[in-house]
Amino acid sequence: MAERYRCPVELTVDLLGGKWRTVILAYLKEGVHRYGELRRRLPGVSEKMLTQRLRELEADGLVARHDHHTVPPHVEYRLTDEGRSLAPVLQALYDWGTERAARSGTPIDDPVPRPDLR
Amino acid sequence: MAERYRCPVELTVDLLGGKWRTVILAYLKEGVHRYGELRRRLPGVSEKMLTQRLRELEADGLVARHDHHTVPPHVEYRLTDEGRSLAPVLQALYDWGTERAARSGTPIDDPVPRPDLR
DNA sequence: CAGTATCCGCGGAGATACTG
DNA sequence: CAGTATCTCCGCGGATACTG
Repeated sequence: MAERYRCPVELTVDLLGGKWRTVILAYLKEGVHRYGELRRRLPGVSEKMLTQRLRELEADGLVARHDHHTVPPHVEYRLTDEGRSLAPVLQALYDWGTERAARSGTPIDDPVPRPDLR
Repeated sequence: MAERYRCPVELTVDLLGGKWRTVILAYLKEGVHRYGELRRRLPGVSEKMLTQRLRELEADGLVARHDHHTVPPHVEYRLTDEGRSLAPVLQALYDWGTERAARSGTPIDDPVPRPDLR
């Protein structure tokens, strides 16, 4: 996210690479989420990493942050239009990953559980 | 490439992430290439990195290595069927990256120049 | 030609403690 | 609740030199 690219593919992978980015985007694709919700749904993520990734996704224009400025704090994250435009890409990655997992016998722990919208 | 995945998307990104993987695949999509050709076409890649990435892609079953066992050495790399099955994914990444580059004004140095097949 | 071998630095990532 | 602030470790990735 800083240098020059020789191929558009590099740019996309750069934006989606790393350990948590795509999973966060997958969750936000389902709807608006608060910081604490995301943290609970990403087992193993540290607060530092989650905050860092969210800030990066925000800087990249893929995620929008809404601070309600209340006490106690209430901050929501959602996809921007740009973030939503990634849907076909995420879908292609999802489909190929699913087939690959089946072919190779790699287990997938939990296929992106939905947030329970109540 | 070692742990468990919570989403098929993670698996795919894990396989395609990193600095050189997708570019190597993009070149091999055009046809068979020798080690030296690839090295010349990836400005800035070190021999260690190129070898390492090729070995990983081979271990992942995306690339096949053919050693002609001659002196001087002659080694060729090509996509496997599995590697070719990535075409739609690479295309989706390519398309989105192209649009994103246009929207954001990010320059793309050289949109994956073809190997000159003479 | 197609690689190994080795050394090294930077930044990603985790753990822990603290705050408006 | 939603974060900062540090400290630290580890491994990717680059540079350089050597080889069958």
